[in-house]
Amino acid sequence: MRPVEEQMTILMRGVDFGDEHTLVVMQGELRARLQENRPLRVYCGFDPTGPDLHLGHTVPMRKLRQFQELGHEVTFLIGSFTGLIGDPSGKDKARPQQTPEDVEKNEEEWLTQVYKILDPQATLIKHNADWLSKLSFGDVIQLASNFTIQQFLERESFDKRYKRGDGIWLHEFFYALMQGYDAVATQTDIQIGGTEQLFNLMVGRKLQEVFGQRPQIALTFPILVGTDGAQRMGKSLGNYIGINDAPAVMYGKTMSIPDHAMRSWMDLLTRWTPQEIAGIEEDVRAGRLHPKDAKMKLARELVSIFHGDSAAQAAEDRFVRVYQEREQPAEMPHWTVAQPTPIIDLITQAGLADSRSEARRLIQQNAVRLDGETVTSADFIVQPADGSVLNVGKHKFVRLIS
RNA sequence: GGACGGGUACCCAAGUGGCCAAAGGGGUCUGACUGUAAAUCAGAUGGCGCACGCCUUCCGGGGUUCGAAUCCCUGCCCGUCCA
Repeated sequence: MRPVEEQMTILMRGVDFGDEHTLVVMQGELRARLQENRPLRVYCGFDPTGPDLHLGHTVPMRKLRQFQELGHEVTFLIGSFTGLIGDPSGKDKARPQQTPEDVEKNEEEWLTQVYKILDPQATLIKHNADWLSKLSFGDVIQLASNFTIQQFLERESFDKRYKRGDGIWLHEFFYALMQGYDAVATQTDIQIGGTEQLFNLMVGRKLQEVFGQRPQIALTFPILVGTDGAQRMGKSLGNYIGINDAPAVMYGKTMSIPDHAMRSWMDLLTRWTPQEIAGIEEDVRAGRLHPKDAKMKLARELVSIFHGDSAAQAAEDRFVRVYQEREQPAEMPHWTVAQPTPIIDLITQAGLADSRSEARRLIQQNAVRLDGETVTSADFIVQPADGSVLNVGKHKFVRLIS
């Protein structure tokens, strides 16, 4: 194993508790446990609420990867049981419950994505339904008796809803107990999570003590903001970049984030060192580096992480061409026009608009162009022509073939 | 179990018999400006063989009425308070 202090530097990077005291405590406990000089058990749980993992998920996953590279035992825990309930953390609303079928389907989609970050050889996959579904009602009461209602109501997410008069369901309280019990069941040394998970992680510590285990070390990391630069990245908010997003999509979405979000994205998502990141920031501040160019660097880095260097370069070339030079992209989807077709039909059939009414609106707004010529009439008939380019708005292009 | 309040479009929220496809805000989309973005400004935002026409929407079902998101009955759901 590598020297303890070297490990500490790598592992503590990015840790954020929002509370100095907790940081000191956790730092101390982590150091002490690393000094035992054995592979530590680390895990992070993910609830399969959707089929796609996005960049937000990769923040704790990259930390797991670091543990892996340092020779520790990493578990990717799938919340096959907790996913049924929905974590109320960081939410100001109840989450819809899912069916076991939903959960199972999402999980399959996940694994290929997981291994883009984690080492398949060195990763344990576990499901919390394996132990949570076996607990009896008596067991649950037992777990619950270690906590008070006040402790739960103090949490911001519940507090807000409570004050606002929104419903808080009893089963939502059990979420923290379940996640806490995961720590017991896996006998983990360390659990990783977003900062909003702190409460749940602390519940884990408490329960481990109740079960005669040493309490886990909790390491929490900042929540990644989405492409809107404001709210946390999430599928339901539509502000996410999926791990499986195509290079061009990933690049384009990254370029659309507000400038102020760049710093945290660099910190949380790139392979760059703190020194490199500070250097980029300084260059921008000093006017040596245009913010746009810094963002392009970031976009290229992200695409490169998931798709490799050449795909990143291609995505950048396309971006420069389409957005900066306002030219057509080199490649675009094809659409066959076999006979003269009304423009409205063409737009909807090719998926450039959701409804005919919307297509009409877009034409009225001068958003539709055929070979660069703005189409002004909704009655326009498109003649079959090989290689014509139809585009709607700035982003959507289709090459027409006959 | 009881009393009272509530369920409106993607979200929040007005409307309480016709002038309501439904105010306002947010979001989203388009255009202008830019650095592609942000900010700002302008417009759009149920569907349809579409400028004035038709169809489907105001939790579900039934009813009253020439006419309902609005009134009545019923079912489901939520909140507050009481027990």
